Amino acid sequence: MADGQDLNTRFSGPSESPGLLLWRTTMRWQRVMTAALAPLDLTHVQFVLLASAMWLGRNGEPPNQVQLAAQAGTEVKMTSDVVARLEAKGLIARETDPRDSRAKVIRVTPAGAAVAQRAIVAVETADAAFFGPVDEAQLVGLLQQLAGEIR
Amino acid sequence: MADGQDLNTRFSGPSESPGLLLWRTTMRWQRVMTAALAPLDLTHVQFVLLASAMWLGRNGEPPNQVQLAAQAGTEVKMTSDVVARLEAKGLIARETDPRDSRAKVIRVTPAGAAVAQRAIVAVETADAAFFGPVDEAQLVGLLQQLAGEIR
DNA sequence: CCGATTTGATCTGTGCGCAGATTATCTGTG
DNA sequence: CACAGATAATCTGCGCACAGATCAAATCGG
Repeated sequence: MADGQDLNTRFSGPSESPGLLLWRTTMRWQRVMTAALAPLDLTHVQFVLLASAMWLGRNGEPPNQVQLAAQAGTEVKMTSDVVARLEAKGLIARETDPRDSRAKVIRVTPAGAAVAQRAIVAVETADAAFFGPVDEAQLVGLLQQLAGEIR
Repeated sequence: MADGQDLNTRFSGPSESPGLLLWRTTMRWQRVMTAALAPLDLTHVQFVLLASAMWLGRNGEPPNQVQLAAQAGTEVKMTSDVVARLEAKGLIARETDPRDSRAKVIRVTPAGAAVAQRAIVAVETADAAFFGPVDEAQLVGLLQQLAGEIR
């Protein structure tokens, strides 16, 4: 009945697998981000897409959803969904690209820019508190080798 | 219109924030785990709960769902849902605890133990490939400071 | 013993995350 | 021009992840 006597030899237990640690740490970090952004009525992904849209549009060349997804590292479908939520909140505006009627150009509204500014501060503060205990440069160095290219 | 000229001074871009890197790296790792476990018809969370249940029951003291959730670091509600799926697949069995009729004792079935053995190998292989490029001990050291206690 | 509180499991509802399919549009080649 | 293939956005459907509520059973103080 899988009572384990025969398992102890080849099943040493979860121990400290880097994968499990990575997973748990990120879930914890996500909860911290969620809490930091809740007062602004933003989820973490909504924040990432809003900030990414602002970043990409900083030189007057607002992106379409595919470009935004590539920058943010999110799925195209999910980007579509989340952007629709941001639009419903009035934080971004979508209009059909005059040069490609399939594509929708994404612009951050003034309200969106204002929320984003406050969100960036909240996220940076929460991030600093979360990563305070560790050597950030060292962690970034390790993660950059694992993060892979933006899809 | 938030075109960015006024933002460049105080919005330096996403850069390499450790939080974003952590998030992207974990999403990437999750996709690797998903692919590694797909042939066994298991998701990553299902694997974690199955393996955790086996681990906790290794000495003939099978856990209830709260204990399992604590070990696996998952939400109690989600643990309930996922365990129901594992039960539907015949990989675990649930029975009411005779000493506490609210609680359900979770046992890994022989079929579940067999799948778990193969899954452990698949996950360890995929993990080794994923974390190959980096110093695992260093990464584990950093993550352990951030992972927090199991809730 | 009894009411108050706690605990174990589940439900509703929202929001990612992703696979697979769909529709409309664009682009390249003959 | 025509048509094959690629691309942008969206849809269905499943499975986490979590907040908040529900309900029954256990436990504790009096």
